Amino acid sequence: MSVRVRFAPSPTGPLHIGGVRTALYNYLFAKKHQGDFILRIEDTDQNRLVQGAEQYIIEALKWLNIEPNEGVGFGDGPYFPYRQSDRKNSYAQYAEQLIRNGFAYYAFDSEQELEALKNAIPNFKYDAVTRMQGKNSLTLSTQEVEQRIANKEAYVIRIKIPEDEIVRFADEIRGNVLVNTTQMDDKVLLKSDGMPTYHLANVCDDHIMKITHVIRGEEWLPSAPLHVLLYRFLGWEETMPKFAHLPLLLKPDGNGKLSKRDGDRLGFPVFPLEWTDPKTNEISSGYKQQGYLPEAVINMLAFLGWNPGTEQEFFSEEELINAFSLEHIHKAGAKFDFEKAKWFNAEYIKLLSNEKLADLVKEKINNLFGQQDANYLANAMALIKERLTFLNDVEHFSYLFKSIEKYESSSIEKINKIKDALDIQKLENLLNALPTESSSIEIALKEFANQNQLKIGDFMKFLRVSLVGELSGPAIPDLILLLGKEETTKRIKNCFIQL
RNA sequence: GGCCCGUUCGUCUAGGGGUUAGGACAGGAGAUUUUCAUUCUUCAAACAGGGGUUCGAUUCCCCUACGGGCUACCA
Repeated sequence: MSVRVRFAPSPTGPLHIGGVRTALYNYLFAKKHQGDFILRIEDTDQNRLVQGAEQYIIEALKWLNIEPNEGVGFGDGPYFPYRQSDRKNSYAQYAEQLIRNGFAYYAFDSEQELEALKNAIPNFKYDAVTRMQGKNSLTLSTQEVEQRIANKEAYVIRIKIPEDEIVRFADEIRGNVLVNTTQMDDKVLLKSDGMPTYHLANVCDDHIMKITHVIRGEEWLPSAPLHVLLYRFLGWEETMPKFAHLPLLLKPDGNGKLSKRDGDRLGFPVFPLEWTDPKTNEISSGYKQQGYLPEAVINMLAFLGWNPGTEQEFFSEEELINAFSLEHIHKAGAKFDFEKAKWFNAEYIKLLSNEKLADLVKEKINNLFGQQDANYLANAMALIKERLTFLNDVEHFSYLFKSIEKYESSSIEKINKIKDALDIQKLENLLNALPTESSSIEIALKEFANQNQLKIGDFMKFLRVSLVGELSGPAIPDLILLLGKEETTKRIKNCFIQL
Protein backbone atom coordinates (compact mmCIF):
# COMPACT_ATOMS: atom_id res chain seq x y z
CA MET A 1 0.00 0.00 0.00
CA SER A 2 1.46 3.33 -0.95
CA VAL A 3 2.14 5.93 1.68
CA ARG A 4 -0.32 8.78 1.98
CA VAL A 5 0.11 11.51 4.57
CA ARG A 6 -1.64 14.77 5.17
CA PHE A 7 -1.02 18.17 6.64
CA ALA A 8 -4.29 19.39 8.11
CA PRO A 9 -4.09 22.94 9.40
CA SER A 10 -6.99 24.98 10.60
CA PRO A 11 -7.34 28.36 8.86
CA THR A 12 -7.51 30.37 12.06
CA GLY A 13 -4.53 32.56 11.30
CA PRO A 14 -1.15 32.49 9.61
CA LEU A 15 0.72 29.21 9.52
CA HIS A 16 3.02 29.03 12.50
CA ILE A 17 6.60 27.86 12.10
CA GLY A 18 5.77 24.77 14.18
CA GLY A 19 3.04 23.99 11.70
CA VAL A 20 5.51 24.44 8.90
CA ARG A 21 7.76 21.87 10.49
CA THR A 22 4.88 19.42 10.76
CA ALA A 23 4.13 20.00 7.09
CA LEU A 24 7.80 19.54 6.24
CA TYR A 25 8.10 16.23 8.06
CA ASN A 26 4.95 14.97 6.37
CA TYR A 27 6.29 16.09 3.02
CA LEU A 28 9.69 14.48 3.55
CA PHE A 29 8.12 11.25 4.72
CA ALA A 30 5.82 11.11 1.70
CA LYS A 31 8.60 11.81 -0.80
CA LYS A 32 10.92 9.38 0.88
CA HIS A 33 8.40 6.61 0.35
CA GLN A 34 7.24 7.80 -3.06
CA GLY A 35 3.90 8.53 -1.49
CA ASP A 36 1.38 11.33 -1.58
CA PHE A 37 1.30 14.46 0.51
CA ILE A 38 -2.12 15.98 0.97
CA LEU A 39 -3.22 19.38 2.19
CA ARG A 40 -6.56 19.27 3.96
CA ILE A 41 -8.13 22.37 5.42
CA GLU A 42 -9.80 21.69 8.76
CA ASP A 43 -12.28 24.49 9.00
CA THR A 44 -14.97 22.85 11.09
CA ASP A 45 -15.02 25.70 13.57
CA GLN A 46 -16.86 28.37 11.68
CA ASN A 47 -16.42 30.86 14.51
CA ARG A 48 -12.68 30.91 14.34
CA LEU A 49 -12.18 31.27 10.63
CA VAL A 50 -9.85 34.08 9.71
CA GLN A 51 -10.03 35.84 6.40
CA GLY A 52 -7.04 35.08 4.22
CA ALA A 53 -5.63 32.34 6.43
CA GLU A 54 -6.26 29.55 3.94
CA GLN A 55 -4.58 31.47 1.14
CA TYR A 56 -1.70 32.26 3.45
CA ILE A 57 -1.16 28.56 4.17
CA ILE A 58 -1.05 27.78 0.47
CA GLU A 59 1.37 30.59 -0.31
CA ALA A 60 3.62 29.71 2.58
CA LEU A 61 3.93 26.10 1.42
CA LYS A 62 4.68 27.32 -2.07
CA TRP A 63 7.39 29.67 -0.92
CA LEU A 64 9.03 26.91 1.07
CA ASN A 65 8.70 24.48 -1.80
CA ILE A 66 6.88 21.88 0.25
CA GLU A 67 4.02 21.49 -2.14
CA PRO A 68 1.27 18.93 -1.65
CA ASN A 69 0.30 16.85 -4.64
CA GLU A 70 -3.34 16.81 -3.62
CA GLY A 71 -5.46 19.29 -1.76
CA VAL A 72 -6.84 22.77 -1.44
CA GLY A 73 -4.89 25.11 -3.67
CA PHE A 74 -2.82 22.37 -5.24
CA GLY A 75 -5.24 20.73 -7.62
CA ASP A 76 -7.95 18.26 -6.87
CA GLY A 77 -7.19 14.66 -6.23
CA PRO A 78 -9.41 11.61 -6.12
CA TYR A 79 -10.86 12.50 -2.72
CA PHE A 80 -12.13 15.95 -3.49
CA PRO A 81 -13.16 18.11 -1.71
CA TYR A 82 -10.27 18.74 0.68
CA ARG A 83 -11.90 21.43 2.74
CA GLN A 84 -13.90 19.98 5.60
CA SER A 85 -16.63 22.58 5.43
CA ASP A 86 -17.23 21.34 1.89
CA ARG A 87 -17.54 17.80 3.21
CA LYS A 88 -20.01 18.73 5.94
CA ASN A 89 -22.78 16.40 4.82
CA SER A 90 -20.67 13.29 4.95
CA TYR A 91 -19.96 13.35 8.67
CA ALA A 92 -23.46 13.13 10.16
CA GLN A 93 -24.06 9.72 8.64
CA TYR A 94 -21.03 8.32 10.44
CA ALA A 95 -22.19 9.82 13.70
CA GLU A 96 -25.63 8.27 13.15
CA GLN A 97 -24.00 4.96 12.35
CA LEU A 98 -22.20 5.09 15.68
CA ILE A 99 -25.50 5.71 17.46
CA ARG A 100 -27.18 2.77 15.71
CA ASN A 101 -24.35 0.54 16.83
CA GLY A 102 -24.46 1.76 20.41
CA PHE A 103 -21.17 3.67 20.32
CA ALA A 104 -22.62 7.15 20.56
CA TYR A 105 -25.70 9.00 21.70
CA TYR A 106 -27.63 12.23 21.31
CA ALA A 107 -27.18 14.80 24.06
CA PHE A 108 -29.53 17.73 24.62
CA ASP A 109 -27.86 19.35 27.59
CA SER A 110 -27.81 23.11 27.32
CA GLU A 111 -24.78 25.18 28.04
CA GLN A 112 -26.27 26.17 31.39
CA GLU A 113 -27.08 22.59 32.32
CA LEU A 114 -23.55 21.56 31.54
CA GLU A 115 -22.28 24.44 33.60
CA ALA A 116 -24.45 23.33 36.51
CA LEU A 117 -23.03 19.82 36.33
CA LYS A 118 -19.50 21.20 36.33
CA ASN A 119 -20.23 23.23 39.40
CA ALA A 120 -21.96 20.41 41.21
CA ILE A 121 -19.39 17.70 40.54
CA PRO A 122 -15.68 18.30 41.21
CA ASN A 123 -13.54 17.56 38.16
CA PHE A 124 -16.67 16.90 36.17
CA LYS A 125 -16.38 15.18 32.88
CA TYR A 126 -19.14 13.73 30.73
CA ASP A 127 -18.40 10.02 31.03
CA ALA A 128 -19.63 6.60 32.07
CA VAL A 129 -20.28 7.64 35.64
CA THR A 130 -21.93 10.99 34.98
CA ARG A 131 -23.68 10.57 31.66
CA MET A 132 -26.78 9.17 33.34
CA GLN A 133 -27.26 12.60 34.94
CA GLY A 134 -27.42 14.33 31.58
CA LYS A 135 -30.26 14.87 29.18
CA ASN A 136 -29.44 12.43 26.46
CA SER A 137 -30.71 9.49 24.51
CA LEU A 138 -29.41 7.19 27.21
CA THR A 139 -31.56 8.75 29.92
CA LEU A 140 -34.53 9.96 27.90
CA SER A 141 -37.17 7.68 26.41
CA THR A 142 -36.92 6.90 22.71
CA GLN A 143 -40.15 8.73 22.23
CA GLU A 144 -38.92 11.89 23.90
CA VAL A 145 -35.68 11.81 21.95
CA GLU A 146 -37.60 11.56 18.69
CA GLN A 147 -39.90 14.31 19.81
CA ARG A 148 -37.04 16.66 20.63
CA ILE A 149 -35.35 15.99 17.33
CA ALA A 150 -38.61 16.48 15.46
CA ASN A 151 -38.99 19.81 17.29
CA LYS A 152 -35.60 20.82 15.93
CA GLU A 153 -34.18 21.07 19.40
CA ALA A 154 -30.42 21.57 19.44
CA TYR A 155 -28.39 18.47 20.16
CA VAL A 156 -24.89 17.13 19.86
CA ILE A 157 -23.74 13.58 19.31
CA ARG A 158 -21.30 12.26 21.88
CA ILE A 159 -19.15 9.18 21.75
CA LYS A 160 -19.97 6.59 24.42
CA ILE A 161 -16.61 5.81 25.94
CA PRO A 162 -16.44 2.29 27.43
CA GLU A 163 -16.32 2.22 31.19
CA ASP A 164 -13.04 0.57 32.04
CA GLU A 165 -10.82 -0.54 29.24
CA ILE A 166 -7.23 -0.07 28.22
CA VAL A 167 -6.78 1.58 24.85
CA ARG A 168 -3.35 1.14 23.38
CA PHE A 169 -1.57 2.02 20.22
CA ALA A 170 1.99 2.04 18.99
CA ASP A 171 3.25 5.51 18.30
CA GLU A 172 6.02 5.54 15.69
CA ILE A 173 8.05 7.94 17.78
CA ARG A 174 7.07 7.14 21.36
CA GLY A 175 6.41 3.43 21.26
CA ASN A 176 3.49 1.94 23.11
CA VAL A 177 1.06 4.40 24.57
CA LEU A 178 -1.76 3.21 26.75
CA VAL A 179 -4.64 4.94 28.42
CA ASN A 180 -7.48 3.70 30.55
CA THR A 181 -10.89 4.76 29.29
CA THR A 182 -11.80 5.87 32.81
CA GLN A 183 -9.56 8.85 32.07
CA MET A 184 -11.45 9.73 28.91
CA ASP A 185 -14.71 11.58 28.45
CA ASP A 186 -17.64 11.38 26.06
CA LYS A 187 -16.30 13.89 23.57
CA VAL A 188 -18.68 15.68 21.26
CA LEU A 189 -18.45 14.24 17.76
CA LEU A 190 -21.08 16.27 15.99
CA LYS A 191 -21.76 19.81 17.10
CA SER A 192 -25.17 21.40 17.33
CA ASP A 193 -24.50 23.39 14.17
CA GLY A 194 -24.20 20.11 12.30
CA MET A 195 -20.45 20.38 11.93
CA PRO A 196 -18.23 17.59 13.13
CA THR A 197 -15.56 18.27 15.74
CA TYR A 198 -11.95 17.75 14.82
CA HIS A 199 -12.02 14.23 16.21
CA LEU A 200 -14.77 12.90 14.01
CA ALA A 201 -13.81 14.83 10.89
CA ASN A 202 -10.20 13.88 11.16
CA VAL A 203 -10.86 10.17 11.60
CA CYS A 204 -13.45 10.01 8.82
CA ASP A 205 -11.35 11.96 6.36
CA ASP A 206 -8.17 10.10 7.11
CA HIS A 207 -10.02 6.86 6.50
CA ILE A 208 -11.76 8.03 3.36
CA MET A 209 -8.62 9.59 1.96
CA LYS A 210 -6.69 6.41 2.68
CA ILE A 211 -4.15 8.12 4.91
CA THR A 212 -1.52 5.63 6.05
CA HIS A 213 0.42 7.74 8.56
CA VAL A 214 -0.81 10.51 10.77
CA ILE A 215 2.19 12.72 11.56
CA ARG A 216 1.15 15.57 13.81
CA GLY A 217 2.17 17.59 16.84
CA GLU A 218 2.39 16.17 20.31
CA GLU A 219 -0.56 18.26 21.44
CA TRP A 220 -2.69 15.55 19.81
CA LEU A 221 -1.24 12.70 21.81
CA PRO A 222 -3.88 12.84 24.57
CA SER A 223 -6.70 12.53 22.06
CA ALA A 224 -5.12 9.75 20.05
CA PRO A 225 -6.82 7.04 22.15
CA LEU A 226 -10.15 8.65 21.33
CA HIS A 227 -9.29 8.41 17.66
CA VAL A 228 -8.28 4.80 18.03
CA LEU A 229 -11.66 4.09 19.60
CA LEU A 230 -13.40 5.86 16.74
CA TYR A 231 -11.62 3.74 14.16
CA ARG A 232 -12.68 0.68 16.10
CA PHE A 233 -16.31 1.73 16.51
CA LEU A 234 -16.56 2.72 12.88
CA GLY A 235 -15.23 -0.67 11.85
CA TRP A 236 -12.04 0.73 10.35
CA GLU A 237 -9.48 -0.55 12.81
CA GLU A 238 -7.92 -2.89 10.25
CA THR A 239 -6.80 0.01 8.10
CA MET A 240 -6.16 2.49 10.86
CA PRO A 241 -3.23 4.77 10.02
CA LYS A 242 -0.05 4.66 12.04
CA PHE A 243 0.51 7.55 14.41
CA ALA A 244 3.62 9.65 14.89
CA HIS A 245 3.43 12.46 17.42
CA LEU A 246 6.10 15.09 16.92
CA PRO A 247 7.82 16.93 19.77
CA LEU A 248 6.77 20.54 20.14
CA LEU A 249 8.70 23.69 19.31
CA LEU A 250 9.29 25.58 22.54
CA LYS A 251 10.03 29.19 23.40
CA PRO A 252 13.75 30.05 23.20
CA ASP A 253 13.65 31.44 26.71
CA GLY A 254 11.47 30.34 29.56
CA ASN A 255 8.81 27.75 29.18
CA GLY A 256 5.92 26.81 27.01
CA LYS A 257 5.39 26.23 23.37
CA LEU A 258 6.46 28.78 20.84
CA SER A 259 3.81 31.35 20.13
CA LYS A 260 3.18 34.37 17.96
CA ARG A 261 3.97 36.66 20.87
CA ASP A 262 7.46 35.23 21.28
CA GLY A 263 8.41 36.43 17.84
CA ASP A 264 7.36 39.96 18.58
CA ARG A 265 8.98 39.85 21.99
CA LEU A 266 12.32 38.33 21.01
CA GLY A 267 12.68 39.85 17.57
CA PHE A 268 12.53 36.92 15.21
CA PRO A 269 9.77 35.74 12.89
CA VAL A 270 7.51 32.85 13.81
CA PHE A 271 5.72 32.95 10.49
CA PRO A 272 7.05 32.05 7.06
CA LEU A 273 5.47 35.07 5.38
CA GLU A 274 4.51 38.45 6.70
CA TRP A 275 0.95 38.53 7.95
CA THR A 276 -1.42 41.39 8.54
CA ASP A 277 -4.22 40.59 10.91
CA PRO A 278 -7.43 41.47 9.05
CA LYS A 279 -9.15 42.66 12.21
CA THR A 280 -6.47 44.59 14.05
CA ASN A 281 -4.17 45.36 11.10
CA GLU A 282 -1.35 44.21 13.31
CA ILE A 283 1.63 43.06 11.27
CA SER A 284 3.67 39.98 12.12
CA SER A 285 7.00 39.63 10.40
CA GLY A 286 7.79 36.76 8.08
CA TYR A 287 10.95 34.85 7.24
CA LYS A 288 10.65 35.79 3.61
CA GLN A 289 10.33 39.51 4.23
CA GLN A 290 13.18 39.41 6.76
CA GLY A 291 15.48 38.15 4.04
CA TYR A 292 15.65 34.44 4.74
CA LEU A 293 16.22 31.92 1.99
CA PRO A 294 13.55 29.21 1.94
CA GLU A 295 16.20 26.48 1.70
CA ALA A 296 17.82 27.80 4.87
CA VAL A 297 14.51 27.86 6.71
CA ILE A 298 13.82 24.29 5.61
CA ASN A 299 17.25 23.05 6.63
CA MET A 300 17.02 24.79 9.99
CA LEU A 301 13.52 23.50 10.65
CA ALA A 302 14.38 19.97 9.63
CA PHE A 303 17.02 19.89 12.35
CA LEU A 304 14.69 21.07 15.07
CA GLY A 305 13.66 17.69 16.40
CA TRP A 306 15.25 15.47 13.81
CA ASN A 307 18.81 14.55 12.90
CA PRO A 308 20.32 12.49 10.13
CA GLY A 309 22.41 10.35 12.46
CA THR A 310 25.54 11.66 10.73
CA GLU A 311 27.50 14.86 11.10
CA GLN A 312 26.31 16.36 7.85
CA GLU A 313 24.44 19.58 8.50
CA PHE A 314 23.70 21.06 5.11
CA PHE A 315 21.02 19.28 3.21
CA SER A 316 19.41 20.02 -0.11
CA GLU A 317 15.78 19.11 -0.27
CA GLU A 318 16.64 15.94 -2.14
CA GLU A 319 19.22 14.95 0.46
CA LEU A 320 16.70 15.65 3.20
CA ILE A 321 14.20 13.35 1.53
CA ASN A 322 16.75 10.57 1.28
CA ALA A 323 17.98 10.95 4.82
CA PHE A 324 14.65 11.46 6.56
CA SER A 325 13.18 8.85 8.83
CA LEU A 326 10.75 8.83 11.74
CA GLU A 327 13.24 6.85 13.85
CA HIS A 328 15.57 9.82 14.06
CA ILE A 329 12.99 12.16 15.46
CA HIS A 330 13.88 13.29 18.95
CA LYS A 331 11.26 12.75 21.66
CA ALA A 332 11.71 15.91 23.69
CA GLY A 333 10.51 19.37 22.71
CA ALA A 334 13.01 21.68 21.06
CA LYS A 335 13.59 25.27 22.03
CA PHE A 336 13.69 27.44 18.99
CA ASP A 337 17.24 28.65 18.38
CA PHE A 338 17.29 31.99 16.61
CA GLU A 339 21.10 32.14 16.43
CA LYS A 340 21.20 28.85 14.61
CA ALA A 341 18.56 30.08 12.18
CA LYS A 342 20.70 33.11 11.39
CA TRP A 343 23.76 30.98 10.92
CA PHE A 344 21.99 28.67 8.51
CA ASN A 345 20.79 31.62 6.49
CA ALA A 346 24.23 33.23 6.33
CA GLU A 347 25.71 29.94 5.18
CA TYR A 348 23.10 29.48 2.48
CA ILE A 349 23.73 33.01 1.23
CA LYS A 350 27.43 32.21 0.91
CA LEU A 351 26.52 29.18 -1.16
CA LEU A 352 24.66 31.34 -3.69
CA SER A 353 26.36 32.38 -6.93
CA ASN A 354 26.91 36.11 -7.30
CA GLU A 355 24.39 36.23 -10.11
CA LYS A 356 21.73 34.37 -8.16
CA LEU A 357 22.27 36.57 -5.13
CA ALA A 358 22.12 39.68 -7.29
CA ASP A 359 18.90 38.44 -8.73
CA LEU A 360 17.38 37.98 -5.29
CA VAL A 361 18.25 41.45 -4.06
CA LYS A 362 18.00 43.51 -7.23
CA GLU A 363 14.50 44.72 -6.59
CA LYS A 364 15.40 45.99 -3.16
CA ILE A 365 18.64 47.56 -4.36
CA ASN A 366 16.99 49.25 -7.31
CA ASN A 367 14.31 50.67 -5.09
CA LEU A 368 16.82 51.94 -2.59
CA PHE A 369 19.67 53.15 -4.77
CA GLY A 370 18.30 53.36 -8.29
CA GLN A 371 18.59 51.03 -11.22
CA GLN A 372 21.83 49.02 -11.23
CA ASP A 373 23.62 47.28 -14.03
CA ALA A 374 23.17 43.53 -13.61
CA ASN A 375 26.84 42.84 -14.10
CA TYR A 376 27.86 45.49 -11.63
CA LEU A 377 25.39 44.18 -9.09
CA ALA A 378 26.74 40.67 -9.33
CA ASN A 379 30.30 41.96 -8.86
CA ALA A 380 29.18 43.97 -5.87
CA MET A 381 27.61 40.87 -4.35
CA ALA A 382 30.92 39.06 -4.58
CA LEU A 383 32.37 41.65 -2.21
CA ILE A 384 29.68 41.47 0.45
CA LYS A 385 28.31 37.96 0.19
CA GLU A 386 30.13 36.72 3.27
CA ARG A 387 28.95 39.74 5.26
CA LEU A 388 25.27 39.04 4.88
CA THR A 389 23.18 37.25 7.43
CA PHE A 390 19.95 38.19 5.69
CA LEU A 391 19.29 39.25 2.13
CA ASN A 392 17.99 42.49 3.58
CA ASP A 393 21.43 43.31 4.93
CA VAL A 394 22.37 44.58 1.45
CA GLU A 395 20.71 47.83 2.42
CA HIS A 396 23.65 48.57 4.71
CA PHE A 397 26.05 48.69 1.78
CA SER A 398 24.92 51.90 0.17
CA TYR A 399 28.52 52.86 -0.61
CA LEU A 400 28.62 50.25 -3.32
CA PHE A 401 25.83 52.00 -5.16
CA LYS A 402 26.13 55.70 -4.44
CA SER A 403 28.71 58.23 -3.35
CA ILE A 404 29.53 58.83 0.29
CA GLU A 405 27.25 61.37 1.86
CA LYS A 406 28.69 61.47 5.31
CA TYR A 407 31.80 60.12 6.93
CA GLU A 408 31.69 58.44 10.27
CA SER A 409 33.13 60.93 12.71
CA SER A 410 35.33 58.58 14.72
CA SER A 411 36.84 57.31 11.46
CA ILE A 412 37.69 60.82 10.31
CA GLU A 413 39.64 61.45 13.48
CA LYS A 414 41.81 58.46 12.76
CA ILE A 415 42.87 59.68 9.34
CA ASN A 416 43.24 63.38 10.00
CA LYS A 417 46.99 63.39 10.19
CA ILE A 418 47.46 61.99 6.72
CA LYS A 419 46.39 65.15 4.98
CA ASP A 420 49.73 66.91 5.33
CA ALA A 421 51.69 63.94 4.13
CA LEU A 422 49.56 63.07 1.16
CA ASP A 423 50.08 64.59 -2.26
CA ILE A 424 46.67 64.25 -3.82
CA GLN A 425 47.95 64.92 -7.34
CA LYS A 426 50.44 62.10 -7.12
CA LEU A 427 47.73 59.85 -5.86
CA GLU A 428 45.50 60.74 -8.76
CA ASN A 429 48.30 59.90 -11.16
CA LEU A 430 48.69 56.58 -9.48
CA LEU A 431 45.00 55.81 -9.78
CA ASN A 432 45.03 56.62 -13.46
CA ALA A 433 47.75 54.11 -14.05
CA LEU A 434 46.46 51.41 -11.71
CA PRO A 435 46.58 47.76 -12.81
CA THR A 436 43.36 45.81 -13.29
CA GLU A 437 43.98 42.91 -11.00
CA SER A 438 43.36 42.94 -7.27
CA SER A 439 46.73 41.74 -6.01
CA SER A 440 48.63 44.00 -8.41
CA ILE A 441 46.66 46.96 -7.18
CA GLU A 442 47.56 46.08 -3.65
CA ILE A 443 51.24 45.99 -4.53
CA ALA A 444 50.98 49.31 -6.34
CA LEU A 445 49.29 50.94 -3.38
CA LYS A 446 51.91 49.68 -0.98
CA GLU A 447 54.70 50.90 -3.19
CA PHE A 448 53.06 54.28 -3.40
CA ALA A 449 52.83 54.50 0.36
CA ASN A 450 56.50 53.57 0.72
CA GLN A 451 57.71 56.03 -1.87
CA ASN A 452 55.77 58.85 -0.26
CA GLN A 453 56.78 58.10 3.31
CA LEU A 454 53.23 57.21 4.26
CA LYS A 455 52.52 54.59 6.82
CA ILE A 456 50.74 51.85 4.95
CA GLY A 457 48.09 51.54 7.62
CA ASP A 458 47.31 55.24 7.60
CA PHE A 459 47.19 55.33 3.85
CA MET A 460 44.83 52.38 3.63
CA LYS A 461 42.63 53.88 6.28
CA PHE A 462 42.43 57.07 4.32
CA LEU A 463 41.45 55.16 1.18
CA ARG A 464 38.90 53.16 3.09
CA VAL A 465 37.21 56.15 4.62
CA SER A 466 37.20 57.82 1.20
CA LEU A 467 35.55 54.87 -0.47
CA VAL A 468 33.35 53.52 2.30
CA GLY A 469 32.81 56.37 4.73
CA GLU A 470 33.96 54.32 7.67
CA LEU A 471 36.71 51.93 8.71
CA SER A 472 35.28 48.60 7.74
CA GLY A 473 34.39 46.77 4.59
CA PRO A 474 35.80 44.70 1.76
CA ALA A 475 39.42 44.80 0.63
CA ILE A 476 40.47 48.16 -0.84
CA PRO A 477 41.79 46.80 -4.16
CA ASP A 478 38.51 44.95 -4.74
CA LEU A 479 36.59 48.08 -3.94
CA ILE A 480 38.66 50.12 -6.39
CA LEU A 481 38.15 47.49 -9.04
CA LEU A 482 34.42 47.47 -8.51
CA LEU A 483 33.93 51.24 -8.38
CA GLY A 484 36.25 51.98 -11.27
CA LYS A 485 38.96 54.65 -11.60
CA GLU A 486 36.62 57.54 -12.14
CA GLU A 487 34.41 56.96 -9.13
CA THR A 488 37.40 56.05 -6.98
CA THR A 489 39.21 59.25 -7.86
CA LYS A 490 36.11 61.29 -7.28
CA ARG A 491 35.55 59.84 -3.83
CA ILE A 492 39.17 60.30 -2.80
CA LYS A 493 39.24 63.93 -3.87
CA ASN A 494 35.98 64.50 -2.12
CA CYS A 495 37.24 63.05 1.08
CA PHE A 496 40.52 64.96 0.88
CA ILE A 497 38.67 68.22 0.48
CA GLN A 498 36.35 67.58 3.35
CA LEU A 499 39.02 66.52 5.81
C1' G B 1 -5.87 19.05 40.46
C1' G B 2 -6.15 14.62 37.01
C1' C B 3 -4.05 12.09 32.81
C1' C B 4 -0.26 11.62 29.07
C1' C B 5 4.68 12.63 27.12
C1' G B 6 9.56 13.95 28.05
C1' U B 7 14.83 15.09 30.62
C1' U B 8 22.94 14.42 27.39
C1' C B 9 27.23 21.06 27.18
C1' G B 10 23.66 27.90 27.49
C1' U B 11 20.95 26.01 22.66
C1' C B 12 20.09 22.06 18.66
C1' U B 13 21.71 17.19 19.08
C1' A B 14 24.95 12.11 18.40
C1' G B 15 25.81 7.97 21.23
C1' G B 16 24.56 3.82 24.16
C1' G B 17 26.01 -1.44 29.59
C1' G B 18 32.99 -0.76 29.71
C1' U B 19 33.82 5.89 25.04
C1' U B 20 39.18 10.94 26.50
C1' A B 21 30.62 11.14 26.13
C1' G B 22 31.19 13.22 19.54
C1' G B 23 29.38 17.35 16.30
C1' A B 24 27.03 22.17 15.32
C1' C B 25 25.36 27.21 17.00
C1' A B 26 26.49 30.78 20.53
C1' G B 27 30.86 32.28 23.87
C1' G B 28 36.56 32.78 24.99
C1' A B 29 41.67 32.87 23.01
C1' G B 30 44.91 32.94 18.83
C1' A B 31 46.46 33.04 13.45
C1' U B 32 45.47 35.33 8.63
C1' U B 33 43.74 40.39 6.82
C1' U B 34 45.36 47.74 6.03
C1' U B 35 39.90 47.34 8.57
C1' C B 36 35.48 44.65 9.25
C1' A B 37 33.62 40.11 7.69
C1' U B 38 35.21 35.35 6.05
C1' U B 39 38.51 31.28 6.88
C1' C B 40 41.68 28.31 10.01
C1' U B 41 43.54 26.68 14.86
C1' U B 42 42.24 26.32 19.80
C1' C B 43 39.72 26.59 24.79
C1' A B 44 35.66 26.15 28.00
C1' A B 45 31.06 23.63 28.42
C1' A B 46 26.54 18.14 29.53
C1' C B 47 24.51 12.51 30.88
C1' A B 48 18.53 16.22 36.68
C1' G B 49 18.67 13.55 41.72
C1' G B 50 18.02 8.96 44.50
C1' G B 51 17.45 3.87 44.60
C1' G B 52 17.87 -0.83 42.23
C1' U B 53 19.70 -4.75 38.20
C1' U B 54 24.89 -5.73 36.92
C1' C B 55 31.65 -7.34 37.70
C1' G B 56 30.39 -2.45 35.59
C1' A B 57 25.45 2.18 34.36
C1' U B 58 25.01 8.20 31.22
C1' U B 59 22.75 3.86 28.67
C1' C B 60 17.96 -1.06 31.48
C1' C B 61 13.97 -0.75 35.72
C1' C B 62 11.54 2.09 39.75
C1' C B 63 10.78 6.58 42.53
C1' U B 64 11.39 11.81 43.07
C1' A B 65 12.19 16.47 40.94
C1' C B 66 11.73 19.44 36.91
C1' G B 67 9.79 20.65 31.97
C1' G B 68 5.97 20.21 28.36
C1' G B 69 1.11 18.85 26.47
C1' C B 70 -4.04 17.80 27.14
C1' U B 71 -8.15 18.37 30.23
C1' A B 72 -14.21 23.06 25.04
C1' C B 73 -20.24 22.02 20.93
C1' C B 74 -11.08 24.93 19.35
C1' A B 75 -8.15 22.70 16.23
